[in-house]
Amino acid sequence: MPELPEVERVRRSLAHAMLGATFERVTLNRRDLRRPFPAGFAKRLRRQTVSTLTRRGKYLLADLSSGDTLIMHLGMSGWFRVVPRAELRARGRDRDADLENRHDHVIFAMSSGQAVIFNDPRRFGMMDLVPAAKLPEHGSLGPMGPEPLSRSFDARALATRVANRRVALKVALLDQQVVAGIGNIYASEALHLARLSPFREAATIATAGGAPRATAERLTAAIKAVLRRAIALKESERYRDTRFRVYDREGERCVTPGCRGTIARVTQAGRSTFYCPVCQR
DNA sequence: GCTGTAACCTGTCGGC
DNA sequence: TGCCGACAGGTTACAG
Repeated sequence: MPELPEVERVRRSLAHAMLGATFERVTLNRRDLRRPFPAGFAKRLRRQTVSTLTRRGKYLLADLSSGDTLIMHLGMSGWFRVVPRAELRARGRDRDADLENRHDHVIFAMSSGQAVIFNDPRRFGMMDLVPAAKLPEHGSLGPMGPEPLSRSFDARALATRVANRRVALKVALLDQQVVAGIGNIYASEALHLARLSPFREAATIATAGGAPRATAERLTAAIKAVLRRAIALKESERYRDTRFRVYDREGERCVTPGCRGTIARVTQAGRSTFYCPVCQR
């Protein structure tokens, strides 16, 4: 499930194929993903050069020579792979490959000699193309909260955004307008590292005036720590070793030093929350 | 305005 | 072995 660390890894893996390269051919194998592709999507991309490839929350953003920005979201099951264009042509004649790749919805043939392929079985992903100047008005990107690994994200920023929010803290962390890029896994992980209950009212980490309490400091530090660790693991190709603190560990012993609790699982806002009932308060 | 819920979608897994 | 239902989760629309 792509959250910020996974999207960041995808961004880095696409850079060598896309950065400074031109879209020579764009193939859409269907008319929509979660939403229809914008009108003239393939035509508007053709012959455009990618000047920057950045990430905002869980979104990938490619700035183009036309002044447009290509917005890409992986949704639940989306991923990109990069293959040499020659290999793509060979596989195009292979029936087994057709079956295997039946969820390849978008193919970018780049001037770098690479083909960038978007595969998304559940089709919760999306792509959009908007003028860069209109990004602040974009429905999803505009109101998005701060980048959790940026300097602008600190305890005060977090406290300000959850002040007056009566929802559970875990649910608030999933709100991309509170902090960008956190999903179900890292919300549980950060709360466990900060030893904060996922059920506590979000506003309790701030004073009535919106100033941060010590709990906001702990949570901010924990969010940064779990995300940095995940990015480092993926970067070092040790991501298969990723062992979450609580996620998907129901019934196992809590890893907090000195805690004898057992990881529990509940449903909040339709999502699984994993936590330790003993050390998370 | 805020909150909770359902829907979108398909691969996987457990139960029968 | 094969079928069926439950479940996973990011985002959005809608209802309360």
